[in-house]
Amino acid sequence: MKTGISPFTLLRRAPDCPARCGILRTLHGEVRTPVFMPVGTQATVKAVTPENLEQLGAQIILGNTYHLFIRPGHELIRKLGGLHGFMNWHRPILTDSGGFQIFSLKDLATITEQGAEFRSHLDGTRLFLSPEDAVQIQEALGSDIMMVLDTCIPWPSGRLETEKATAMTGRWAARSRHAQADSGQLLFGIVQGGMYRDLRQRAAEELVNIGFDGYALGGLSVGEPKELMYEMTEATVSHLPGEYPVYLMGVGTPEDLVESVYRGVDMFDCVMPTRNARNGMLFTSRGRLVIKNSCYRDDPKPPDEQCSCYTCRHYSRAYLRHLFMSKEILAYQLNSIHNLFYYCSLMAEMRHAIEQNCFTAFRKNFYSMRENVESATI
RNA sequence: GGAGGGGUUCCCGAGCGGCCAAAGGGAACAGACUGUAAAUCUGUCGGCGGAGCCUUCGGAGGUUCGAAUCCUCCCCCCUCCA
Repeated sequence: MKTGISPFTLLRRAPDCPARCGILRTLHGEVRTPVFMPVGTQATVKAVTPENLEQLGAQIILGNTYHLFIRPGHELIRKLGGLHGFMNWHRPILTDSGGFQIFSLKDLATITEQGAEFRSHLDGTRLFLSPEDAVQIQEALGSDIMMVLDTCIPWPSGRLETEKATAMTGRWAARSRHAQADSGQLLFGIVQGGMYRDLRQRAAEELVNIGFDGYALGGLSVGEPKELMYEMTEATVSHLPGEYPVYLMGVGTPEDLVESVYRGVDMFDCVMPTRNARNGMLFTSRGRLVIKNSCYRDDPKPPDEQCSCYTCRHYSRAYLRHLFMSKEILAYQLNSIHNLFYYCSLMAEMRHAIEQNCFTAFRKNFYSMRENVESATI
């Protein structure tokens, strides 16, 4: 929305760190932050139904501009009720712009000032995505939060290269804001700047000058050491206006979420809970559990004895291992439900801790739960 | 009874004198996975701490400097004919 009014209401700030909780208002309702957004690239969070998502506590999910643009096409989705009607999800949706695909499909993409030219990863068709196109496609998709098209810089990258790419992302951001119609959809800018604190700062200031409904941190968790990622997060957040939501894109592990909330981030998305679920790895309050490992062959315990998700309430590790080893479809569904529940619950716990002014204690406890356990004896 | 084909490392299956501890699958075991080209990818996969050595290609002999590969006999399996 081009109103200049923040869609975000800050409810509480931690007394001893930048952690905070709040409410983000969108066309499809409010989102309590800090929040984790399951990734549903192709108008589906892989292996789970929208009903599953509601039950496990997902407040908002992602969709992807590039993928939905090439298949089935944004005009088709517009006709069939927008993304919400098309996929039967009636809570908020954030759509990524395709910027990450410029990065992950770099061998198929060519970047110019005008935009990104792709050869479709499906059939090689040449297609073009400009910042304006990305906004218009997301308007057709009807997402609640749109992301500007950006260029994600790999790690490591030299300063000059980073500076150039970041400057162009800034110009693309201005064009995106300008291209936006008055639909009520929110538009977030994306701070790049690689691993250079001053470039991050400059990028943040440029975006704030343009004025967005929220600010995202892009180009992190691209292979750099964790400490560097946390340092860049800190450095960037400190230059963003506190009354707007802050979104750390593509992150991360449960530890990353805790560390980033601790540093003032409000929103996250990551394929990790869903992808790793499909690859036989479950997140638990005591650490990671690789359900395909032979030690769970006859283990009657649920994946996480502390967890109250549908999977943990009904199924044993032995059964889940059997399903996974047999490549049964249900394995992917039950594992995904568990991991997403774990992520969403972790965020709920963090919100609660911030509201109760005890986030620092929460963070300490989060780690002590893990330190007490050897992965083999989870 | 006659004619032909075959028995290979957990399974399927290639190899048909040296480059073979033996291709390639599968299974199994382990690892990776961070804005999803991902129900994907990588590694290990006879034994012994390694260079190396030892045991292995239905069984027993033999030929050869050298055999999973050639010869003899034996044991199983399959197809066709009677």
